[in-house]
Amino acid sequence: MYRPASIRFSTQSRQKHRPLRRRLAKFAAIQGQMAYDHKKIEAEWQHRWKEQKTFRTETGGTRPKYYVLDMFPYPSGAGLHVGHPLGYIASDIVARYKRHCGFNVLHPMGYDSFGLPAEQYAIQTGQHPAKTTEENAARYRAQLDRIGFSFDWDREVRTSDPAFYKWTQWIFLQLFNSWYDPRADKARPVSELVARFESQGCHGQDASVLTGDVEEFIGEFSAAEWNSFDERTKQMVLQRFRLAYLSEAWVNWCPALGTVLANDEVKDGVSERGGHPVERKRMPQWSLRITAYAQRLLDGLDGLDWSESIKEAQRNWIGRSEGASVRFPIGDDFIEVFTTRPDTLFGVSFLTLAPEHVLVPKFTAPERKAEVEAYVSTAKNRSERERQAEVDKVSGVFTGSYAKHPFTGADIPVWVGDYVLGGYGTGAVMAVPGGDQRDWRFAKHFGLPIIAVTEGADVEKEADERKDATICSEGFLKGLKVPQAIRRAIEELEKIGAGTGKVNFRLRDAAFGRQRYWGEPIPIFYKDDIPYPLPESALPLVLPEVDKFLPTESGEPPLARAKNWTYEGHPLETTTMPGWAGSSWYFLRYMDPKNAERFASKEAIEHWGQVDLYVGGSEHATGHLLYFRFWTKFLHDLGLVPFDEPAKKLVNQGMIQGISMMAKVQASTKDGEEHYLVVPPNSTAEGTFERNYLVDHVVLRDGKHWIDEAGAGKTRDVAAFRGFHLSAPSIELKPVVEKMSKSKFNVVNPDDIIEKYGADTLRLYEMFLGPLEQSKPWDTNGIEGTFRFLKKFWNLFHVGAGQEPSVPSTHRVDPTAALSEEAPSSDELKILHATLKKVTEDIPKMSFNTCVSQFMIAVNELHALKCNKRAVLEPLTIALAPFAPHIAEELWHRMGHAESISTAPWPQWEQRHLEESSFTYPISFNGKMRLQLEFPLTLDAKAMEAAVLANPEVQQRLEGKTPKKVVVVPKRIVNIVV
RNA sequence: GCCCGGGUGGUGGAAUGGUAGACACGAGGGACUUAAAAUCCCUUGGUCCGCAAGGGCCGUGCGGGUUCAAGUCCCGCCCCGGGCACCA
Repeated sequence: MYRPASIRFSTQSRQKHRPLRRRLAKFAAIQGQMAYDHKKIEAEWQHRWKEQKTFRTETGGTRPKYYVLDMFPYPSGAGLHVGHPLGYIASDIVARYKRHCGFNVLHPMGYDSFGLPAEQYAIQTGQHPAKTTEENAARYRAQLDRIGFSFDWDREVRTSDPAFYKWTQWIFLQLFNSWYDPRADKARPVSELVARFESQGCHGQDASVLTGDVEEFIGEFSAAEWNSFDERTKQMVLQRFRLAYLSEAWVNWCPALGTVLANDEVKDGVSERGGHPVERKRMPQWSLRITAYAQRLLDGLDGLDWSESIKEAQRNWIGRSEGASVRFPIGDDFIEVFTTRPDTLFGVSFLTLAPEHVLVPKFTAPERKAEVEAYVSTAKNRSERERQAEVDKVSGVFTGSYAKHPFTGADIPVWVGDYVLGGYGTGAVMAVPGGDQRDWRFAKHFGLPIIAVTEGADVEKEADERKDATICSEGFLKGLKVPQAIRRAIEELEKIGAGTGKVNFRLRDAAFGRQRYWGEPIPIFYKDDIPYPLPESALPLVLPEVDKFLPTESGEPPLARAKNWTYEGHPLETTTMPGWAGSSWYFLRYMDPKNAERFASKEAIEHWGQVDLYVGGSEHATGHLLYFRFWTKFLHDLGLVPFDEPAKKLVNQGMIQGISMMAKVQASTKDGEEHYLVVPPNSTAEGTFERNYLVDHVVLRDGKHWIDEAGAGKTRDVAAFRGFHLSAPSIELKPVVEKMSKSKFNVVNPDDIIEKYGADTLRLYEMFLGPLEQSKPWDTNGIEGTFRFLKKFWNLFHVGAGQEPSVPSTHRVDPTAALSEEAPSSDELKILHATLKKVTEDIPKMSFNTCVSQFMIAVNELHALKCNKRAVLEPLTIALAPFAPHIAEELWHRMGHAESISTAPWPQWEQRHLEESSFTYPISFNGKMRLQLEFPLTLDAKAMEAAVLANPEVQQRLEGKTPKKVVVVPKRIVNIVV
């Protein structure tokens, strides 16, 4: 299977430099067959794994299952950089390790292939997003293949594939056809709700699940009334219960772009792209009632083996707070507020409504109408982000109306202020300036009364928000501690019917419609403007062809351009699902990816169960991971999956950052054109700013980074530098660690690394870089170490023992793999078993950097012992296989095995090889280590203390003094206190 | 402001309360070589004393504390990264 050297070097002939080739050829001739040729080995094994479907997984069998999942990537046009595979390498190590341990491992990969960039590209070029997606996925696949992952590609899924999104649409229909029953605390079919309405009507008991910022309970009705409702009314009532429902939601509408923008696409009230004005507008929107699951999403976190920071982020996002809802009567109506501090009710000096509160117009006194309307319209058009950013600017307006205090009956002025958010709670607050700093600022600004609510508060200076204070405001709560006062206040509110205890969540329902083309069509049609679900038989509802990927002239989504976008003559929904739809359930599809009858068979779901290990970036902390859990809980409620959390263990890999080369430039205008002058990096002159430089052509001189002429010349093509003036023959650059990104010119492509060092080296190096969870900058320089390690490991098999280690190993010619069948020495066994122990213990901890360093120690030591014994190297090769699979597979083969190394059982470490008869004790004086003494482990503490004190060097250090105390910790340390 | 991480040599990092700096990069020195590459060996936290062997002192962001013993535990700060935020 090995080609002669001369032919082998034909692979090198692509290299341009002939002299180099000649030199390499000579080198290869010396090395014969024994050199570590990563290119050949990796290409060969990747080919064989593919041919023989080594990593194909069958559902079922008697082996225990293990499901290792990576967050699948969006296939962007930029391809992979070295940061992307970090998590995949880690999960691949675990997958391979678990296979060695006898598990049936599911380790799939696919693409989250619906998304904005492909659509944006389509708008600009007319290229169909399906085509770009296809090309990008092919490129990703080629890059991933070169790293040697053990994915079962037969199970690949793509969210944009109709065979996949058929089931995304199917799940949407289940959501549409379900409501949340608060008594059973789970989702149930809407048909059951209808049956109940038909027999008992509705008496408000289900109202607690109604959510959304415009949702209001429709009111009570009897069975007879329900039966007399017309179809439209019935459907409208049911809308309020469905888990997928059509409502109106505030969106960032950009008329110039004719599209809805995400919050982060809006900067300072204008679109980030193009700078067009953006207005907040109410539009019909499909939403998912995730809020019905708020409590379960919160409770479920406790049992998960996820990082504390992610769990905490989800808890904050869900934002549960306990308090009371209080009604303040006003005229024939009332204003409902939510408060966590009903104990401060006697400190209320005004109410504040959010500008978008529906009752603002009603409660505005005629003489104040103009002023209030003006305020509302400006406040409303400020983005939420803006309103939240400017904490110092207090603004508001008095409505001219007064509400009644529920306990005292006092007149409470009603104000409008944009510090109150429309989307949280009821969109209204009872303002207690003595107990809430925001209310206090508002009161100070407008000269409203500030009542002290707690003892010891200095309300002239600030509000007192302590939760262990004693209430001092006049009324029945006076003298009570805050917690008791809260309970008492709620009791009293409930007694007089002015309020109730209430739990409020920050979590809002999830907007589920996008005015976009490249997403799953929502399987809904409209009859008389009432939304109806498509029958299952009509799925998949395939994305139609359109002439342009832009919204229509009248502002409808791109799907409105499609011809015959109807179902049985009725218009179909024209918005599409958001990016997170497919990723909310894709883990189930991997279990049974080809199933045409069901999203995945019952057997497959039962066999594979929850994801045992989920690896991905922490940027999905509150988005994807929340929806992922929500959909799983929903499918569980319908009895479709037996578990209600998707992933038991979650690990977030850190970001691999790039080192950017920053230059300081100064803009100037010459002949009406912008010019850039490169200035010293510490310059603070006006008009200076920083720009990234190409990392190529950077030279280190005098401890500083410089770019040479060639590099500077190349950079001239970058728009920002066009026509700049060089202030020196070369430019000084400042290295900065930041996110790896094409636009920062700091991307490192794994293909280049693999070309030079091989996939095994890349894999080892990415793991060696540091703890998986930590973010760290990529520095290709360090890679030599892992490359050398692999060569050294390889050489253990190929240079016989008995030769002088000082002879460079590449110069020793030994054409056959020289493995000794001799029994290993106890030293050799100790190295082997110490390594097996460390690796076996550290893989489950996901501590891969320490595994790699242990391998290095083992190889260094075995090298020093000139060990080439099969009994040592064979188990070591298996242990290394998850990390560096190609070289391990190759050596395994050379050792005479026909089966893939991935089928080899994991070698067990044995304590007996690690036992020591003695221990070298550090002897410290007052905690400072001074000398070392070796003692047999059988020696007891007392005898050891005597032996230590008898030692001449210890005696000398004691200078005749008697130690106060001697601490002897067996197998650890001896400490002499003087 | 709140929540979660983190701060250790020139660099990435290691260390169940028990010898701080494993392992690796880089740097310096040496071997091999016509030469280079590759490989191998040695040194490498700072500082001071010594011709040397060797030894002293300082040292894990800062200040306290607990302990025979603290990078590790406790209290109070500072800084960096990430997330959330007029959340009532």
